[in-house]
Amino acid sequence: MTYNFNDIEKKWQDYWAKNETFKASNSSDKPKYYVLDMFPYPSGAGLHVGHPLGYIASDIYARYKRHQGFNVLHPQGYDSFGLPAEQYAIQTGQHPAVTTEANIKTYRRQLDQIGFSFDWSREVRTSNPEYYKWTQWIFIQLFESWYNNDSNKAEHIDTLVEKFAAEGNATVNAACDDDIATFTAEDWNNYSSEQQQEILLKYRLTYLAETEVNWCPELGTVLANDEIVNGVSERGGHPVVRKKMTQWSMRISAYAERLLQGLDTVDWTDALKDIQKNWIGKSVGASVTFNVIPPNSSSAAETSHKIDVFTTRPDTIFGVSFMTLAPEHELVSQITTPEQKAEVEAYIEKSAKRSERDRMADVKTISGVFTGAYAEHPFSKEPIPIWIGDYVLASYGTGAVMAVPCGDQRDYDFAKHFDIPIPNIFEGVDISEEAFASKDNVKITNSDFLNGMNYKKASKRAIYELEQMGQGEGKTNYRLRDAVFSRQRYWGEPFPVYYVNGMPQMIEAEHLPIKLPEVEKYLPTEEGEPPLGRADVWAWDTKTNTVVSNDLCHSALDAESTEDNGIYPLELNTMPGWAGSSWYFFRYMEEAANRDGVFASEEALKYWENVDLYIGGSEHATGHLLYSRFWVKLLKDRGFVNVEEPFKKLINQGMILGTSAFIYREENTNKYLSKGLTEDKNVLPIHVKVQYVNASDELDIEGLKTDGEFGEDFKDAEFILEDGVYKVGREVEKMSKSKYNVVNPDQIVADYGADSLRLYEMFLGPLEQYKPWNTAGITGVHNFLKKLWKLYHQGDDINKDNPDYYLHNPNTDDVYSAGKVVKRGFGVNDAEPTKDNLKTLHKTIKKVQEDIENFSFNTSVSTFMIAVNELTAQKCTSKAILEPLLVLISPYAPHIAEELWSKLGHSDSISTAAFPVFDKSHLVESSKNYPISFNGKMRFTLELPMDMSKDAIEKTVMAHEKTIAQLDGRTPKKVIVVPGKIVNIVG
RNA sequence: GCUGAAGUGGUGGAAUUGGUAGACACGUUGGACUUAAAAUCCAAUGUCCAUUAGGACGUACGGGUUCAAGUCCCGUCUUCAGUACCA
Repeated sequence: MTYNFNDIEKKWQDYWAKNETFKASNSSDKPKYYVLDMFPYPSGAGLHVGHPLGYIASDIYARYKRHQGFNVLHPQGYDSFGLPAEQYAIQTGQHPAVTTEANIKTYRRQLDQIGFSFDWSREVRTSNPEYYKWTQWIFIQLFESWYNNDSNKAEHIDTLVEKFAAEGNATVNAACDDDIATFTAEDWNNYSSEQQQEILLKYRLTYLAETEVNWCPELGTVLANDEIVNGVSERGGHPVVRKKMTQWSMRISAYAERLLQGLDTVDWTDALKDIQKNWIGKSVGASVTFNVIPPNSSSAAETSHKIDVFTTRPDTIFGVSFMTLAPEHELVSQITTPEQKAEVEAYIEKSAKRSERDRMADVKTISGVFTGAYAEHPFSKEPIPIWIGDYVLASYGTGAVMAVPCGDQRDYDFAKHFDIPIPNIFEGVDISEEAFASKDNVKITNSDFLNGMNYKKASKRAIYELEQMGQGEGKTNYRLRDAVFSRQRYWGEPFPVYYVNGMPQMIEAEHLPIKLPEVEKYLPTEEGEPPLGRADVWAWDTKTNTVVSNDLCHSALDAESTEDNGIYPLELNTMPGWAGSSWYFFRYMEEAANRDGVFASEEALKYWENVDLYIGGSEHATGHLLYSRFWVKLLKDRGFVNVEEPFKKLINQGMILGTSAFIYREENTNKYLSKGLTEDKNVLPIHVKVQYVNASDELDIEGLKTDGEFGEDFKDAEFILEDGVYKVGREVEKMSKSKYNVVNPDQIVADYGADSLRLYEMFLGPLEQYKPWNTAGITGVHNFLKKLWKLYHQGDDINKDNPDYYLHNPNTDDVYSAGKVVKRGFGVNDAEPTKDNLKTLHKTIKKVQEDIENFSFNTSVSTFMIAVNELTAQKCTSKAILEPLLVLISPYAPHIAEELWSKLGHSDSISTAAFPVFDKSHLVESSKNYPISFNGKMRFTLELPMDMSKDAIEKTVMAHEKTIAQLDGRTPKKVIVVPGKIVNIVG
């Protein structure tokens, strides 16, 4: 019988769907296991062969866990809000919901044909109102939370209001804006409700703030840093300006320490943890306050200006010889002396023109200006000149540094450049050439009470002294900044927010979802408002709790003369792409039928806890993976979920790269030279579609000339062959449409089957590694599947005496009679397995189990190949061997496994069959083929009994004729015998 | 610059605690079957020398430890990724 993969795969995919084979249950006696993929954004281009890599790996693991007796949750869904759909809508006018729906259909079809064991009944789509209702709900929870640094968790905003009413804000230790004035309980109670709201906004975990953004007036939108190239937009090349906008921000900085600590509790790679650690950027040091000496005075006693700095080296405080402020620092204009004013202003203007990125890129140029002002050293009371310089960033720390040129290279360079003194405070260190930045093995000198101390002691002492004087304290700084949460886009979650007199108000949870309004165009308005500004029905009626027409809005009417009718404008921004993906893993836990009224029920959350295995790309290292952890911690603090971390174990799959193909046009001709003929010639390499190249790098010239898209270009071209063929050049590049190296899984599935695709993607190499795709290699795994099929069909019913023999088709091993397949016997029987059979099976069990648990899927595939090659050579037909072998293979190649499993007489799916148990007794060997080496070089091997003693081995080896020949009369100095391993003769 | 990962045949890659380097595949070459092609099967395939027997070299490069190093240690180079004046 032929291995008819197309029919088999269709049959079992239908079977799984019909029987809901992979539907997970929320009540089970089995232990739970949650395997999750990062859900895809359904793009219009569909899947290429690189996309399913991680899904295949997680599917193998999920299927393996089912064989191991776990209740497995393995869901899938779509991150269906996003920019490409909006871009497409702008171009074509089609509603993003329509194109997204169509794209999802394509994705689903493509995913289905690969045979994934997803529980589709739990599918989520972030753009579905039933889903984003809960994204909006979480936003409200953030708004109604503040972070209490004393309890070290988020609490409901009501607890803060209580504190304010009882004791003001002096005793409150919260993560909040840094411009909050101190007030008493009495003050608080006398504030108007609007004033109170304004203050609370500075404490909430999501808050409105003026944020500087990259605004592109031409595109009417805000751009991310990497969407800007050389100061103009990447798309279209339009100018970009820095602009302040009021936007929602997420106070993720409140969680910096917990996000850092939590990394120790999860099983992620160190590489990924390092990325997050660097991103959070914790540094321990001190904040120091310098008093500015007022002009016409020599002391800072009656100063009104103070400069706070952050330093990681309080031990070097006596090495300070100047201070530098960022040009944007708010004190600059106040302290600059009249003489320096012109120069300072010119400098500020110059640096404002440069983007932050430009400033950071240009590290070499040293620039700065003296302000004319001086600060007083807290200990020595010496005056210290205050400079401004754009090497100091306004956005980090306090935007000001105490410069210690002897201990910091940037300060050193700055001091050298402007001829500022460089006092040396390091004992016995030469600083004539460069700064001494190390903290180790050095003692402080010329530093009053710090003399003779090391870094650790001196830092502690300096902080103590500063605290005594009220001039500083120990402080920990984080690089992690609050995340801007507003987007000036259409295709995202609307905020559940309306504004009364400019103050944001939350819509009550029971009225959610607030659905995206219809707009006639998906562009910003002429006034520069986001696309939702085009909606006509986009105001909130607080009486009926419905979205109503803008015309009814109180502010749209003549607000002076009209009575407030309780109808207010809704927020025009939408949420960013990461909103919906920051909590979707909880939504899967609840069965679709029970999702009304909860984002996931308590029972479901308790049962599934968090994701046991998460597989996805490393590009989400600092985005999605950080934001999800943040939201989970918030939900935990507020009592909505039970876990502190969303993803216990995480693996980043590598990218599959394309193997591009090139033809070479000789310059100024229409001649294309085969690769081997291009040397010393002036040729232009041109990408060609990889489907016109075969496994031997030969070009299908006819195919190329008749290509629907580019055939015309090559119609009259002359192809210069070598050895009768045209050889293309090859190069590994990222898989991309523009490089014509994209391989579509649909084609692979049609030609070789899903099982071949699955095996091949795994066979390519280690999961986490980047590796090139080359379709040519797939015949290797495809042949393996054919051999596997044959192993189960080596019945002996074909014999040459049979009159039908000559109807035997050797291609397929089928036997025909009257044009019909009679049979190629399904050859599995009850034969007693041989020792060799058992050995092959059990070494395969051992290896495959180890491989799956180590996520080393590529080596499993080799192991299967070896097993099938061996069993075929052994002519194994024993059910006792071939049945468990199918279970081993079924996570990797589920369709063929199901088919053969049913042929073995099973009526159930193989998917929950018990994983075979490894029995090491079958691997015990009686003899070992010892490598015999001389001075570490293997010369020959010798079969010796396993239980032979060390001495006996040595004797036997030394007496061997080949040993004598090798030694050629020499007497060995030493003979190393490691029983069971090796013999090494030295000398 | 800093941090992390990786350098093994023509190609993808294997070698789990130091113990036969190159498993398993692709490709290539030769052969069988076939009118022929495809498919299938068999054999060879790290490089170099040698008819053979066999030998020399070989895991980015240079050292070292060890009876024995792809694997451990020191230094150098290259590639990729993240991050970047972080005080």
